[in-house]
Amino acid sequence: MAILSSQSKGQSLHFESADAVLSALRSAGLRISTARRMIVDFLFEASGPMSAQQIAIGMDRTPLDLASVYRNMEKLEEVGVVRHLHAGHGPGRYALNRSGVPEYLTCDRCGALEEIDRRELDPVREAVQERFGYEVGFTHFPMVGLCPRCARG
Amino acid sequence: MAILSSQSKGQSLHFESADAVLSALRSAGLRISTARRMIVDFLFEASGPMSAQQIAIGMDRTPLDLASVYRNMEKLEEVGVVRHLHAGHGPGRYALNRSGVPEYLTCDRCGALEEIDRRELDPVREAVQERFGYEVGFTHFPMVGLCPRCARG
DNA sequence: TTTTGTGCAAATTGTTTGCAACACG
DNA sequence: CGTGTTGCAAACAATTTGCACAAAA
Repeated sequence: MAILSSQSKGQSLHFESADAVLSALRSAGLRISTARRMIVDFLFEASGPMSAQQIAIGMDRTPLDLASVYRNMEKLEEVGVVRHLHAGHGPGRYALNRSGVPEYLTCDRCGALEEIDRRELDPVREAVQERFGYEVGFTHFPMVGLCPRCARG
Repeated sequence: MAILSSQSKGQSLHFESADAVLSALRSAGLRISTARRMIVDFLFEASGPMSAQQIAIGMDRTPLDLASVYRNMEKLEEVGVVRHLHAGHGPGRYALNRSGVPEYLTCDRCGALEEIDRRELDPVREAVQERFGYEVGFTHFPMVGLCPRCARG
């Protein structure tokens, strides 16, 4: 169970290219399979966090087996290259772990996922901490609500 | 294991007795089956929101079938008697719908669920609304984090 | 007796695991 | 070549659905 404050193993990860990620994997002792390479490429070009399903069918040739996707995500996450989150209903979504720890807001109706600079939510985090003693974060479980557009329609 | 660390005694209940709930069901056109009666009784005595599994095995005699639990919850929710929430990982949890709309904080490690007066989180809601335009709430998807105890140990 | 509700089995979705074949290093 | 990886099938957990039978009203 991934805990919010446990990004301990992440050295400051700032990957500018798929190759940079791959060499990070190599030096972490993981092999560079073609599946792995394609996953990293895909995540690099992805518009945001992606479900295992989306990753599986996002490959160039034949879809990757879902089991392989999940196993790869687990490995990549252990190594600190990938991160996942649960945005409301629906499947988990995986993303490359770029510099900084983004937090999110998500829309329960349309599934929109808005990335937010961690500092923007510091006041919220601190207010909750002081008032209730809970250490909350919005990286692994974003706040859920209605996005501006859905709030009207 | 889920601990409700907040009391709700001062708050007026929408329903003050199982009988009140049952007559509400009756006037909504639902029949009062023994299963339904037992579910309502169980939820009335429950310490907090309960999973379908917990409800199923919480019956006096033989456990209720899970399908029946889910179908009942759906009906009861349609009628406004029940509400459910998703607290981090794990199954949904169902509770009687009392007056006022409680919000929650939940611990990702121990599963604790802390009920919070809606007003306490108004500042958070408003800050997010003003800054991002999102209308967030913590009733259906509580904020997730570490409770004070888990934050240390 | 009409209609709703129930148990049981099976389907669905998201995710994990066992295992033999395969391929990176 | 040896071990990490893969695909496939099966197992799981949470939830939903189809159906014949039981039971409220």
